[in-house]
Amino acid sequence: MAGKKSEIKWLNPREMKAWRSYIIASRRLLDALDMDLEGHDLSMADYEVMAQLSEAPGRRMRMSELAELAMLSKSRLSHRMKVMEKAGWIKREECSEDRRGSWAVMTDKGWKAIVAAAPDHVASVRKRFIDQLSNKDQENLTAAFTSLTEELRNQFMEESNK
Amino acid sequence: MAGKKSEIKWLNPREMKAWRSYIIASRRLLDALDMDLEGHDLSMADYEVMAQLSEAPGRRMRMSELAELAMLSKSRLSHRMKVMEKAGWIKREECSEDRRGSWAVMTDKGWKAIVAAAPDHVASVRKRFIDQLSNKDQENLTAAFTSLTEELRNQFMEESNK
DNA sequence: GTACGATAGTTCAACTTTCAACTATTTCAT
DNA sequence: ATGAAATAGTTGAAAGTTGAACTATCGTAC
Repeated sequence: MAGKKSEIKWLNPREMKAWRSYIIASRRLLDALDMDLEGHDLSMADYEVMAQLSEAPGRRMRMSELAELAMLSKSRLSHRMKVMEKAGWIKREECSEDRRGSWAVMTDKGWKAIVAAAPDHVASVRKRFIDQLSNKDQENLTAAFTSLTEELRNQFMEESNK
Repeated sequence: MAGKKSEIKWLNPREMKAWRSYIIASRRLLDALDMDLEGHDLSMADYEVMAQLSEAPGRRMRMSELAELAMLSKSRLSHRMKVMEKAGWIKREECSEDRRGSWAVMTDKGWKAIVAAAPDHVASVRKRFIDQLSNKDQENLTAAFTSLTEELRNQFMEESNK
């Protein structure tokens, strides 16, 4: 990230428009999606956690794996899980194979909560996002953002090796 | 958002890929951009606020307008401004035209902070985002996300009128 | 088998964000 | 003019997030 001032390549108008439109739409979109979940006692972040957990075999998953999939830090997941455990949506169980670890296990109540929220959330994603994009848009977007994620991964590999 | 279960249109694979790739890339991208700002005492959110303020005439802006542009709630902006004021980057001045209001005014020190951070931030946006997209990608993305934002605005107009 | 570093997960304190309540002022209808 | 409603902005408490420090266990090399 270091470099002489003379080397700075500022964004040209095309680039600036791409960046601004992305940032603005994303902020508004995520706000809207979060608002749409009001009335379900679930934030977007908690929804993601529950959704991931609901798809795991036995609706149970190791904490680290869940953190990985939901893209949360261990610390953050741990805090959220404490809240969700208090709400009765999940419980934690000891892990016999690796006694450092623990399982996050979705309860029946948790399953009901996510099943109740899912239709509204999907409808919301559809209305606010998917239905605004043509099939071609969706394909372009998938290609661009998939390679973006891959490239970010590569960049972090390099940066940690230096 | 209400509706009978039978009406739910789940996401098909193309739609699901678009949504997932977008969410994942966005999360990773914003994390990376925030990390790249470490060492500048500025989060992305604070950067946005300072950048907006720096572009206003006289580097001064009414709090509400700034909140609007930076897409923050009044409360959140107010709290951040208290921090930034303590850091000496901005000061607040009374507003004579409307005595309820107040001006956020960027100080010299604030200007120096943003000028110091800008090259790194732009380089970061370029490296993590812009340079990964072809010109065509950028144009597609701008078109799609611009209309997305517009549509979100429309939706909220409708929803508040009902 | 022992001691080393790595990994799983939690906790604490500091910081940030949210939400509702609040003050002060302005706007508008009468 | 006058009072009701709207607007600008701040505040305080509760909730959420971060990052580092911590405990406990595991894997491995000697």
